[in-house]
Amino acid sequence: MVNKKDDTTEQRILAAAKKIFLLKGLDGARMQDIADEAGINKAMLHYYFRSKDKLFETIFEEVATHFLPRITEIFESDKSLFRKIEAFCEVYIDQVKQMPYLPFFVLYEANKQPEILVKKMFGAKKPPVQLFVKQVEEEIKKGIIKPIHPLQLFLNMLSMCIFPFMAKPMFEQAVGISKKQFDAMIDERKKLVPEFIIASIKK
Amino acid sequence: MVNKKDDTTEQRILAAAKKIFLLKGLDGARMQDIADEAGINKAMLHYYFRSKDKLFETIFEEVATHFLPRITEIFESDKSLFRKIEAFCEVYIDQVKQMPYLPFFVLYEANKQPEILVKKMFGAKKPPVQLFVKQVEEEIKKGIIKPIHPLQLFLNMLSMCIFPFMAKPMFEQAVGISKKQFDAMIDERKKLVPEFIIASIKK
DNA sequence: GTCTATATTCCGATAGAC
DNA sequence: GTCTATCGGAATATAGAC
Repeated sequence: MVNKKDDTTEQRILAAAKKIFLLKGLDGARMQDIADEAGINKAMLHYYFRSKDKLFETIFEEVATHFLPRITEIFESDKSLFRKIEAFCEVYIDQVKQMPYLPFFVLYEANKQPEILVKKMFGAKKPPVQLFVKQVEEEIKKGIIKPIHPLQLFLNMLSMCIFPFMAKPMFEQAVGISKKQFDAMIDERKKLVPEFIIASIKK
Repeated sequence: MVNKKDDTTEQRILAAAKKIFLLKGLDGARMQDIADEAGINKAMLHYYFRSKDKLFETIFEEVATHFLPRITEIFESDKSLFRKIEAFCEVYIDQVKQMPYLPFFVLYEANKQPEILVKKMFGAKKPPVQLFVKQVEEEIKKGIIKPIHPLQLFLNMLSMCIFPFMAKPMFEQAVGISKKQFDAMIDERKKLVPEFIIASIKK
């Protein structure tokens, strides 16, 4: 249970809903689970947020936009490409580590209803991927890195940062390592992934 | 609706259930959806497969073990490491392209009930990752590739092959490209990913 | 605002006719 | 084997007392 004493009821509900929705998804989560987690009655959920769907939307928006600010910050800085790649991987892996179910949650729900939810996410401010693309193109021209489709590079970077969290249970079983060993691997990746990328594109 | 005329009822149910479960997951799928998709009555689902859970298990096992044989084949071949990496990416991306929701489905359900489902998947034959690990270690000793944790290399390869399919709707929205453009990117990746990997580890 | 009790809806599962 | 009709339970949502 989350903060039974402190905070307002509304805050407790939001914290509880976030936890349960992240873990179980919209369909899997029960209003009772959320009420229990918040230490209040089921009816209160409807009092504060009209319906399950409304509550879910609130959580989704908050959580889906969670990363954007810090990513934007990195992309808009005046760092060199290599330093940006290092910063991106470090920040991203660190953040997801604190909410390992977040990628699944966001991508799963985005898959089920692409139109609505995804647009809500990027409604105001799209992530400044264009800045990254431009910078890659420039460095290619300058002869600092080998030619590569900038979006493919971006996709490679994203993949290697996020996917391991999603594949964790399967991977542990498939290759026969413990949770501890896997977590150690994840920590290593904050340095390893940028090295791997830079080694590949550096001239 | 799938093959209303041909095939037996059981086959139609299996095809329909696969489609619906892959798209919506266990919780999200409705027996009514599956019945509609198969062009039969809800009661028939229970006649052929006792319960929703039983039907789901049938689908999960079939679908989860779909990749193992071809992957095993590649790993057990006597190809060089670079050729194996190329073959793996090519086969994997090609296969997933035909069932783009499969990775999500498998990993999502594996996350919700790791113990049961994951073990069912690898019950008989685990994927021969050890062969890959050995070969990487040998090539490092021989000085053909740079030192790298073999499992990290494997995880990088998996990530770049699978993740793009899971992120598709989000990625398209975020960077503002069409489905067609994205599909073209995916096709490119069959060559690009192995090149990217080999460029990174080659001495 | 918060609770208990209850209404309502939805869905998996079954009974029984054909 | 296939259907219609219905049951029973679970989950969302509401009414109403405090």
